[in-house]
Amino acid sequence: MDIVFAALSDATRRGMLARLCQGPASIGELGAPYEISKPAVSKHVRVLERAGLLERRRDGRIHRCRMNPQPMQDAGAWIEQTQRFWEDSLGALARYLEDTTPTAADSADDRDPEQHPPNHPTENER
Amino acid sequence: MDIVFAALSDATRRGMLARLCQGPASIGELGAPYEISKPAVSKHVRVLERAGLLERRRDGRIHRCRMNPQPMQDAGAWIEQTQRFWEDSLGALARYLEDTTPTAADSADDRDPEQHPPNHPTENER
DNA sequence: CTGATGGTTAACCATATGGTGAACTATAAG
DNA sequence: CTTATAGTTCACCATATGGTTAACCATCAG
Repeated sequence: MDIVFAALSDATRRGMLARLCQGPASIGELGAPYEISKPAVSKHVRVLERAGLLERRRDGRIHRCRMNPQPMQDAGAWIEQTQRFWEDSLGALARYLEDTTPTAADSADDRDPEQHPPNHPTENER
Repeated sequence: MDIVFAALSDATRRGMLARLCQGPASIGELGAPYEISKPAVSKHVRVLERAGLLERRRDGRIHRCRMNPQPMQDAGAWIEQTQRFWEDSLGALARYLEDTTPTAADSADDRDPEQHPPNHPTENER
């Protein structure tokens, strides 16, 4: 999971993924839009590959790459889950209290001594 | 955008965000579940803050932090958009051809010389 | 065989990251 | 005033990242 988000944290790599959405491409094609050296392209591709976002298939001397959306889906799922959890939980209530009375959180907790960890993501390490 | 994904690329930070989903917390509370030093916690919080995912409000000597889901939503939007784009585009077709005939991509392009960049994400730098 | 092309590897550089311990600031409590 | 608590800043370390150039491997074309 870490490596997926890390791979997505670079604009060049995100651009390469966007390119791969349109169909498979060679390493050269992937790097063409960017004014960086070939080793740099090679490194970016390997980062994507190690994150499982890109799959490589040597065909003669060219490496044909295609996208594997699965890890990105996982990352997206984490985000969605987290956001959903933020919205409900004691969400609107807690935020209302917190925005209104300064010490609301503590006084509110008096009514519910439970640490309320109902079903939060809490590190879905896979 | 880079910094948001980078901030999400660390399990500790993701855990802190999950914690923040349950309501605001102090720096100490955020770092409590992890066996790391206080400066380390401080750094993680600052990373989240610079990514816009966390907002800080000094209240006496404690820093009360709350989550701001906006940047995460943007990141999620990029992922969803990319995935949606992967699914349609010349998606299923291209993948079918690519999985069947080795040189399918080139021969298929004969019918559509356009570089077909219809509406892909292509770096939604903001 | 020779050469051009597609990629990788190796060595290197600058900067960032995640961590530490020690010292410091500032507020709260005695 | 004194002490404890919450956090930060500082100096440092190890490792990773993004980039370079130069040299190399492998394949396709003459």
